[in-house]
Amino acid sequence: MRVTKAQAQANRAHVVETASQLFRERGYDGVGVADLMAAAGFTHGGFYKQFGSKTDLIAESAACGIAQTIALTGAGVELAEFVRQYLSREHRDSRGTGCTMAALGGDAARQPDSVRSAFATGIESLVAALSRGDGDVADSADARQTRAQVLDMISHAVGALVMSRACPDDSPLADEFLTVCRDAMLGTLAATQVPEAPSR
Amino acid sequence: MRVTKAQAQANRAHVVETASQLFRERGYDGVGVADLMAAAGFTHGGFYKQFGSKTDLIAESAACGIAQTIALTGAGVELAEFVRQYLSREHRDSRGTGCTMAALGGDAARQPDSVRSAFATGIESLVAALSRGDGDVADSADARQTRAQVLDMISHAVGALVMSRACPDDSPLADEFLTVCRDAMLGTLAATQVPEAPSR
DNA sequence: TGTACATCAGTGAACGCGCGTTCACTGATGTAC
DNA sequence: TGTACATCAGTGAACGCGCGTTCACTGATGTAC
Repeated sequence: MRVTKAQAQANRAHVVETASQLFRERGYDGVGVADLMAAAGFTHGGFYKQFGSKTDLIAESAACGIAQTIALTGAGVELAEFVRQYLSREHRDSRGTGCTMAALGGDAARQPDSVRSAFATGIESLVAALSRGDGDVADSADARQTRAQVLDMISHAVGALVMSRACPDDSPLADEFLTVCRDAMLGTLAATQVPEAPSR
Repeated sequence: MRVTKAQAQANRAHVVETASQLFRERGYDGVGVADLMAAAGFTHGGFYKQFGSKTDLIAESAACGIAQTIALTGAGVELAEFVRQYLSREHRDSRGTGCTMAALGGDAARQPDSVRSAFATGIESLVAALSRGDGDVADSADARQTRAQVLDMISHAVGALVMSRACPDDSPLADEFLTVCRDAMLGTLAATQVPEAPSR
């Protein structure tokens, strides 16, 4: 049953991607090792040939999931468009392929430091991606302000998605969280990003 | 072993309060029925004399937890002070007694509608509590704007706490989420609430 | 008010089940000659 | 290049354990007379 080194590496990557999606859909405690390996097309026994523990995989899958979100912002989408997509019903209703921080941030808080470190690293990468072009002058007041704005925006957007998903399907309140936060964030963006607009 | 009706009712309430705290600390999947009953001072067998299922208790404990947060705002604390307390390190580091929405919002998204309905009802009560005095004129444009501002503020604050807790203990990034969002929210409050300030 | 009996809150053993992890095994891949 | 053997990715049974839930039982409370 042995398999090419390249194939084994591809299989491993496939397990991480499958895990990243299933965890977002059902939470870390909602997906067993056997479930996961079956979904990836393997039997569960081989899991420990590739990963030291379920916790190790959780950390890797978090990095993988946040990297996917970053890839979406890398195509040169402007911030306003990112906000509109992030706070859409489509994003809220597709947990498995959506933002890892919104789907698993609450779960991550109960995981060991190895997992939370993976989150922190992923978040820093996302901040860098969302700041590109805005604060090229390192260590300047502008750079610090851009970083603050991006961290604030991420929190705001993640909170809106979490609150919307905590409400019953099709409830008006669930949609309200999305529209209210979208309008507020677009307003803030318009006020601070357009050069001619009054800064406060 | 039978017990007074009043005592039984008090015991039941004690189980709900204990559950509300333990769930916030460890998540819904992280607390078993036996764990919980032992923590409340009982054996697990009696659980089903008081609750139809673990899911039923989850719904009740969510309502209980959100009611606790509302009680904190009922003492006439102004919004700015509420924001400062909500986004403090103390609040972030005491999950068991802190905000239920921030601790369990992500978990709630994977629970049945009965639980999510309890969240929605609790949220509506919190909105009413945070809006008191501001929008007494029902159905007016002011009332709608106040409601939007409160929903936006809740999302923003919950997101900041979720992100901060997803980072490793004592990491600079964890504190940054709190301070950045606190400053942004206080800025928004100052701009919209002071009577003389331009409304947009 | 006092007695006899039904009720039922709480106990603790037991149920089937799925969990994370381990392990002996298989057989194609990779390597040494 | 061809052969002999070691490696190791993947298999599937098994491990101890804790889960949510059920149930026969206990004995003080509540109630009918």
